[in-house]
Amino acid sequence: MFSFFGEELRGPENVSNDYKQTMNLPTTDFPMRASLSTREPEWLRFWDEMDLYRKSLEANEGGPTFILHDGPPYANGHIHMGTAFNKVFKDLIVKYKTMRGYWSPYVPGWDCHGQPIEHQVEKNLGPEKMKATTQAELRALCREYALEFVKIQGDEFQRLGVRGDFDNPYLTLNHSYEAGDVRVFAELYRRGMVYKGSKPIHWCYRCKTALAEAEIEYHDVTSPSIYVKFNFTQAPAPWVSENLQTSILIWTTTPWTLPANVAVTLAESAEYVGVKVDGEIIVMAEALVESVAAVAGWEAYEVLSAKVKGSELAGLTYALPIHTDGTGVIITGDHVELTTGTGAVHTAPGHGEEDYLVGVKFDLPMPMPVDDNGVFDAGGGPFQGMHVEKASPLIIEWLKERGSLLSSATTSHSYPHCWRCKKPVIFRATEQWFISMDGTGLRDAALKAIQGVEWVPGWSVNRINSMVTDRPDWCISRQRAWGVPIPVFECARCGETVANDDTFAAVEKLFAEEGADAWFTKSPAEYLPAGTACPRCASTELKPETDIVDVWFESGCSHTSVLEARPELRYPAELYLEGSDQHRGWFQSSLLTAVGAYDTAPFKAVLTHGFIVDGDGRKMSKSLGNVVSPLDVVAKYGADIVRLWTASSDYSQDVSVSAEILERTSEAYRRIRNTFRFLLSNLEDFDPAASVAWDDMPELDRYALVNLADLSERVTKSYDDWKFHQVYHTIYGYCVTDLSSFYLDVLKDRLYADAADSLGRRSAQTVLAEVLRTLVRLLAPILSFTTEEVWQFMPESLREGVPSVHLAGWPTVDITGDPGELRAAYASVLEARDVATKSLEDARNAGVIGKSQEARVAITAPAGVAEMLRARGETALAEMLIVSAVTVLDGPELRVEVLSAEGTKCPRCWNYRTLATDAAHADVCERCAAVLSAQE
RNA sequence: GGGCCCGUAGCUCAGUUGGUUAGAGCGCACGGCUGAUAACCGUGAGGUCGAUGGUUCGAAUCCAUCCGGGCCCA
Repeated sequence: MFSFFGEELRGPENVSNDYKQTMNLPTTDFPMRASLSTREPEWLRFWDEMDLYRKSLEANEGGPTFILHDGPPYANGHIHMGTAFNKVFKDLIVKYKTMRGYWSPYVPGWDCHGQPIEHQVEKNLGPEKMKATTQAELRALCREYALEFVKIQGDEFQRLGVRGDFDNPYLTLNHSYEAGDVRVFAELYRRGMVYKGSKPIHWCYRCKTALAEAEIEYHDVTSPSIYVKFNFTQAPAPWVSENLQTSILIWTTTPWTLPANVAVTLAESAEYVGVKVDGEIIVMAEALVESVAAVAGWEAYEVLSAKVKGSELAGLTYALPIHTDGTGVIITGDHVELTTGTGAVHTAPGHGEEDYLVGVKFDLPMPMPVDDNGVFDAGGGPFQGMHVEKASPLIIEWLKERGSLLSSATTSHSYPHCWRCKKPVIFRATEQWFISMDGTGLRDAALKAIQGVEWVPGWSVNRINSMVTDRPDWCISRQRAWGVPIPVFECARCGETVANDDTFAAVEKLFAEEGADAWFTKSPAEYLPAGTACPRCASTELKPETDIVDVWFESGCSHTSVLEARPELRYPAELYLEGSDQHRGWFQSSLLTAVGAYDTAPFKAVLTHGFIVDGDGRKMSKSLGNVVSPLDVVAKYGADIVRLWTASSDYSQDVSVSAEILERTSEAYRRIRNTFRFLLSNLEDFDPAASVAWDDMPELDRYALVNLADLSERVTKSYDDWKFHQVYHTIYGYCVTDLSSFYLDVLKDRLYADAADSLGRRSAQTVLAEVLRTLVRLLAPILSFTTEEVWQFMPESLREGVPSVHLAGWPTVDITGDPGELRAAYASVLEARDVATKSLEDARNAGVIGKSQEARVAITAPAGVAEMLRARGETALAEMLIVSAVTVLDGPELRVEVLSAEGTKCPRCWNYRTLATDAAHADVCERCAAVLSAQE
């Protein structure tokens, strides 16, 4: 004790501080401040050095299997809150399952092919260098680019505490992965699910390339705006009595698509009327008659009284506008608008997405008279050999000459342009590879497989169902460089597709050994079996297909390329876990390829989480300025805060993150951390060998164990039910309510003032040790770093030689006797305590007491409760209320009266007691005197 | 425009098959303690359960419409 200022400055409190040394005050080196951002990397090194991932697997060798198969993020850019949330979510499941004894390897993956990387690489090169770059060189650059971000993201995920085989992840550009793609494709092909068809795509005839949506820029252009009459082959019934030429009127801004017209689409339930003008009848939507009349400049016209719904005109035919010897058909579709035009839409399935879809629905022909250069072929009729741009005005003139042009003007509107040459593109059907949904019953089989999968949350099954039900055939070909080729050949002589078991086997072998790059550098003769020939014309001159597969097809094959291929994994996986957008993406592509190839779903359960939004529920975007980066959160608060936030959120809907939410999360973290610190600081001198048996414990301690057992059970159930926010709330509430404000607060007197090795103190420590070893395990999947830190600060005997909390297994709490009795008894105690704290607060505000020890209380309670309370003993009750004394009285309702404590404040334990019962230690209370005597 | 989903205190979450004055913790305000101290304990104030209409003796809970938001399509 330091007495620099001399004896006279010592007040009574200071004198009493001499007793401090005789007490068992908490002590620990476990820091109150977490400093997570600097300390977490040290734990990462610690785990790395002990090879925790291997160890966690070895520990469960031969145990039940739980495979969480990672969905591959795109290897582009840094991680964001969504990917961080997803990976942490997966990590805490894998860690939980591992602690429960499951064989649960985690192999992270990356989606490495695809247009965004190719596009970025191309942009980096610039147009000049790009021209001088071969496809093989471009692919090498793309690979380099992807691998760079695999490394970056891998480091970032690991910084979040995500544990897995990051030294050996799966990459869709790995040779073995690409070989798996071929296996799946080959099986689908054998089963007749793959076919070649046509589909319109954005096409730039200057760059001679297909363009993805992301490569399209929209600019305003001035286009022709023409109204054209298509003559019915026979006047429709409502107007037949007029005995006049009758036509349907369409409006278009792309006259050059008229040679490909095959149908006119009407709105099913809209009203259509015939307008009698200049001796003929023109049919259009009633709602648009006035605007058409204005455009056409009609001065006198008559709207005939007959009115029909679009659906009633369906099936009628008309003479095609250009190829007048053929006929088109009237159909209905829900994309028809009644705000512009005529309510009758010129439909050319080869020239537009909607036209294509409606064409597929009605099984319309899909003529494509425009070639790669944008020039009409024979299908262009009178315009053969003409470029579409040049043809437009001529087509208008041609229609005018034939009297079918009602009006011609120009209009300005938004139109797609090529990102490279900045010129307008055209929509044009080209040959594509498809997977048929219905040809071999894939759709039905997939829908059936969906029923056998557990979808969490429940609505998720509706979503996947409706998407699989409604989706069109899967177009799997892309006209790009960076990807895996469609592994078939074309006969150079007759154009026949050449693909059979032998060619597939050869290609699979080629990819496995040299990767898909070899497709572009080798000639088929070098790897196909000798004598491979076209089945139709027997030519042996074969060309490899130039299209590559949709990246969704690739990642969808991971069940084969990863689950089947890697020895530590297996098909099907127990769980796929991704954001809700993957119902359209990976969940579906995985399901379709697996059902298509193997007739089964590749997963037993699918967990979906919502998207990350800001505090107001809005999506994060640069323009809104509400983007939160996980890297910033890690730097400011630490990865454990990201993890705690992840666990605390209800993922079944969108998940919010904001400065306030993170601040709250961080406060909750501090509370949990301090609870650990208190537990540790009171267990420094504890050895489990000195544990007190259940029967020898004070009742309160037994109740605390029951309470802990209940907690453990509830938390375990929440983990098993995938309710992680319940895990968080349950544990947090336990720390705050059950421990901090009740049990630990009550225990302080026993822990600090009783003799160090007394039964009361050892009993308390026995419980605290149990609480600590349970709590640290229950939280380990979530607070991976902090629980490890706690683990390393625990007395060695409590660690039982286990080097990491993550290898410590899942806790169980053993209870003797009937926990129901204790629960009921302590419900009454806590009820009385609630009332008492209110009365004590009143007394405090009235200046009667300061701390609660200065009071004694009289509890009046109805018979049942009073009896329950008395059975605990009034001394025990006083301890539990932290007051000097308790009297229990009978009365009609529960109330608590507060009186000043009797006796004098013991300078050692600060309780109000009768002092001087022991002459040897006359200034302290009886208990303290006994403790002091024993210390001598 | 269509499909699926969400909207309970400033924040994160509870609210059992519709049933008495809608709960918890945090935050906030105020107070206590100074032997968990950049801690700890207590008390209190905060909600027309997104809005409106309906079903019902009774609705946060069921139905309809609308508003706001998210994902996926168009």
